[in-house]
Amino acid sequence: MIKLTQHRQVILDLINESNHHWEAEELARTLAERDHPIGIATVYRGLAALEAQGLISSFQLADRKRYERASKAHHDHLICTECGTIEEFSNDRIEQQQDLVAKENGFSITGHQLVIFGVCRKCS
Amino acid sequence: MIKLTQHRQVILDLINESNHHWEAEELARTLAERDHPIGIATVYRGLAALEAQGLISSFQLADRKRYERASKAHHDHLICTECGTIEEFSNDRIEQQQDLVAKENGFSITGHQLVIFGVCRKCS
DNA sequence: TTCTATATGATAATGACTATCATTACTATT
DNA sequence: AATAGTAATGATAGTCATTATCATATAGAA
Ligand SMILES: [Mn+2]
Ligand SMILES: [Mn+2]
Ligand SMILES: [Zn+2]
Ligand SMILES: [Zn+2]
Repeated sequence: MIKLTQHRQVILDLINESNHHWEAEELARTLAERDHPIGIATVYRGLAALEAQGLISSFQLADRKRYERASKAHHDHLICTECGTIEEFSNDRIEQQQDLVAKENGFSITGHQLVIFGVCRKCS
Repeated sequence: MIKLTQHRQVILDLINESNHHWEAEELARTLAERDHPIGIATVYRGLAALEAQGLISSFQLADRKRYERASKAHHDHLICTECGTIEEFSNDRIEQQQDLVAKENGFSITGHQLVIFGVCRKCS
C-alpha cells in the first residue's frame, strides 16, 4: 500500500494551495525555503505516488514534467514563449472534434495533449 | 553557411522517401544497415541543420524528437499507445478554435502541439 | 516491543542530447 | 594542382531530468 506520509502531505498541500504548474526541482526548492527540505529523490517519488493516487495531475512540457492540482476540471494549456506563463483553457468544440478525429481514424481515444504556444498580453 | 553535405543529403533522402516519423537513433541504425554509417553526433547535427533550413520538420514526442518530411501540409498526430503507430490528421475546426482561444486569452499564437492518444484498429 | 513493509536520502546510473576538439572534407583563390 | 580558410565529422566527455540502488529510518500491525 502506498502511504500518504508527512512529506507527501506537505507536497500535496503546496500543490493544492495554488494554481501553479510545478516542476519537481522548483517544488523541492520552495519546500526547502519554507524550512521543510525533502530529498530530491523523495520529491520525485512523492509526486509519482500522489499522481498514481489521483491526488495531483501532470503534463509533460518540453523536457520536464509539471504537476498541478487534480481538483480542476479537464483543461489544456496556453504557454507564453517569452515569460513562461501558463494559462488554462477548455474548449468543448475542440474536445468534440478530437473524439471525431479518433473515430474517423479507427482509434479508441484514451487521452490527448494540446498546448498552444504564443506571446501573452504582458509580453507583447 | 550551412552545407548540404553528402551525409546530410543521405539523411534528407531517407526522410523524404517515407512517411515515417524518425527518431535520431533509429535513423542512424537504418543508415548503418544500408551501408552508410554516420556518427550519431553527426546525425543529430545533421537533423538540426536540415530542420533549421526548413528541409524537414519535427515534433517532440515524450522524451524524444521525431523528424518527418517538411513537404506535408500542417497536421497533428494520433498515436497508438499499444504499437506506437503514428497517424496524421488535420482538422480545420480545431485550428480555428485554437486561434479563437488564443485571442480570448490575449495571446498572439505562434504554434501549437496536439497529440491524440488511443488504441488503433489493429490493436483493439 | 517486535515484525514487516514501505519511505527516505545520498548517490550512482540512465538516456537523450549537446559540447569539445583533433582531424577531415569542401570551396574558393592563387 | 597546390594552398588556405571554413565548416563538417566522429569519438568521446559532459549535461540535465529522472530513475535505480541500497543502507537506514519510520510507521503500523500484531
Ligand atoms: Mn483537452
Ligand atoms: Mn506527421
Ligand atoms: Zn508572457
Ligand atoms: Zn496500434
